[in-house]
Order: sequence, then structure tokens, then C-alpha cells
Amino acid sequence: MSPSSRSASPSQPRTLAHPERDEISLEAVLHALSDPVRLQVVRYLAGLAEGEGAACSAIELVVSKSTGTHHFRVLREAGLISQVYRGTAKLNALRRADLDALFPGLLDAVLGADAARRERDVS
Amino acid sequence: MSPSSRSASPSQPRTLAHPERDEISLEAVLHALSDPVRLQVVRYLAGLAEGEGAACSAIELVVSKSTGTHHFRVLREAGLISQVYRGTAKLNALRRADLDALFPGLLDAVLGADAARRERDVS
DNA sequence: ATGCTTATACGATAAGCATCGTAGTACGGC
DNA sequence: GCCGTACTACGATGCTTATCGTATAAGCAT
Repeated sequence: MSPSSRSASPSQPRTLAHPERDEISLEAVLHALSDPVRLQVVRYLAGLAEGEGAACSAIELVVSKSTGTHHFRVLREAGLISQVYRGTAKLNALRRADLDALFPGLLDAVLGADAARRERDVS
Repeated sequence: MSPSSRSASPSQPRTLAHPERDEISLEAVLHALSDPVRLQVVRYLAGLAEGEGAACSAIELVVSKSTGTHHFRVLREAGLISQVYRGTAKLNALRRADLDALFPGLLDAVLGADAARRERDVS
């Protein structure tokens, strides 16, 4: 089969499938967040300015390149991040608006709890 | 087999291991919540009065008995619920105080999002 | 074109997990 | 004592996932 999901349109060179807002399920989101590597990615992206994105390589992960790609894909398919090709790089951004609309307070709670734990561990 | 395999501590007949508050990890909690059956249990227990518990059999799950036991165990070991033997039954209760202290807003966000989705699905 | 950077696809592997049935233990009542 | 209720432990099974290395494609610069 052709690379990814390029069904009929030949002019769309490299677009990736994202779930619509109402296709995002709570279970999938929680599962996506339950992995330390993916949590690290989300935490990083949450620290960026609104609408800004970061390349995959901008985040230093403790896993191999291909494993990193796998985790980015899980995050995208769960609806947590959006991925857009831009040149050779791929810009990842948190879908904060969608997540806040669907699960109000969830993202902040996860990020807040995580930040608090980090401070505790340092002390 | 030997009827009494309780040789060491005679005073505490049937107690189950629970993680301390500071042993509860965010990843484990999120993972425990990412299963629909376990989410159903948490939702049920959240509807009970503070400090009240429910027997395993009080919650009708769509899985077999032994699978249900497995899920209760996952929830307990992740620190989400407490389990105390009382007669032949086992009382399950949500560890709301611990969870709210560790991850403020998380539980409410999960339960609220879930309730909202349910209402949406009905309409 | 050649090469470099970035990220993906593919195939493989090992571990984890949800599920079940069956057998068994603990407790309370008869 | 004996039986029923409530839950558990064990072993099995099939699916999912996290991990990797290697090969490959797409874009940019020279």
C-alpha cells in the first residue's frame, strides 16, 4: 500500500490523519498519558506558546528514534497532539483547545500534578 | 494443603497491601483509569458517600468474576481505591483524599468529562 | 546530482495485559 | 459439622504494546 492514508487525492503530499474533536475518547487520552515518555512530550509541548510547535528532534527522549516516532504517533492518534509537516521537520503541537473543551481541567490537573511531583522529588 | 498458611503474623489475618500516599504515581493512576471497566468502578465508587464502601459484587461488570478481581487489584495497587475485608465481603472505597491531595482536580476532571460524554451520547 | 538532516516504514522480539475457567480459601449461618 | 456466599490464586491464551535496528523517503543546501 502507499505510505500512509492518502486515499484519493494525489495532490496532498504529506498529511497525517488526526481524530476529530468528538472522536477523541477519554480512555485513549488517559492511556496515552500513562507512559512516561509520552508524558514528557506533552509536558514539553505544554510549555510552548499557544499555537507554536516543536520538531520531534527538539525533545530529547531516552528512547531510540523509531520508538520516539511510535510514541508521537500514539499521541496523535489519541488526539493529544497535532502533527504537521514543514520542510524536513514535523511540527508537533498540543491540541489544548480540543482537550480543554472535551475534558475541562484534565490537562491542567495532569500537568500540575506532574510539576508538583517534580518539585517534591528534587527536595 | 495446609489450612493455615499464616505463620508469621497471627494478629492481622487478612489485610491487603496498599501503597502509601507518596508512593502513588501519576502514570500508574492514569493507566488504571484508562480501562473502561476500571473507569466504571471508579465512577460507581465516586457516587457513594464519603467513607462508604461497596462490595465487589455490588457493581455489575460485563466481565467474569476473576477478571473483575483483577481490575480491583489493579485499582488498589495503583492507589485509587482501598480494600478492606469485612466478613466474607470486601469493601472498596475511593481514596479521594489521597488523590485530591496528590493530583488536585484530576479525579473531578476525569469524572466530569466522563459524565459529560455520557450525556452527549444519549442525545 | 550528492550528501545531510529528519522522520517513517518494516520486521522482529519480548514483555505486558485483559480475559477466561477451574479450583480453592475464608467467613457466616444452619 | 456442612453448605452457601464472596472473593482469590493459578495457569492458559491471545492480543496489544514498547522496544530496537535497518532500510527508505522527503526535503534542503551545496
